[in-house]
Amino acid sequence: MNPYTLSVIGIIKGIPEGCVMTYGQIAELAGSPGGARQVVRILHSLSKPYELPWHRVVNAKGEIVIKNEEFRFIQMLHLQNEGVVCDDDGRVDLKIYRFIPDLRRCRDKLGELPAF
DNA sequence: AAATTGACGGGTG
DNA sequence: CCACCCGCCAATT
Repeated sequence: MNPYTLSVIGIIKGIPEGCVMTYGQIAELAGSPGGARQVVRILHSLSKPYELPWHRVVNAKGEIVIKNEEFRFIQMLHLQNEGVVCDDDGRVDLKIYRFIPDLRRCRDKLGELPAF
């Protein structure tokens, strides 16, 4: 497995309860700005085996964009359960809930990360 | 080998 | 707010 994928996994696992991160944010942190689509793919294929908190990942506008109705519902439920308020359209307020990790600590944990 | 496909993002009008 | 376009990139066709 390539290091980028591992970074993404590590970052996602590091999103605390009650917080969310965006696809782009994760990609950038993992060293691939613009690579949001890889995050999509990883989330889609590795959520189960790595027990990723996939429900804490939303798009840049703070929307739950999952297509499958059932999973959409589950994601909202998970978020509500950990205190993240989302409206009827499945949107959360990024100003409140966005997780902004401490980069220094991330480097210790994940190795090389892009300079800011 | 070339085209398609995503739970995306940013810019523009 | 919406529609549209273009960049992104690995896995799958």
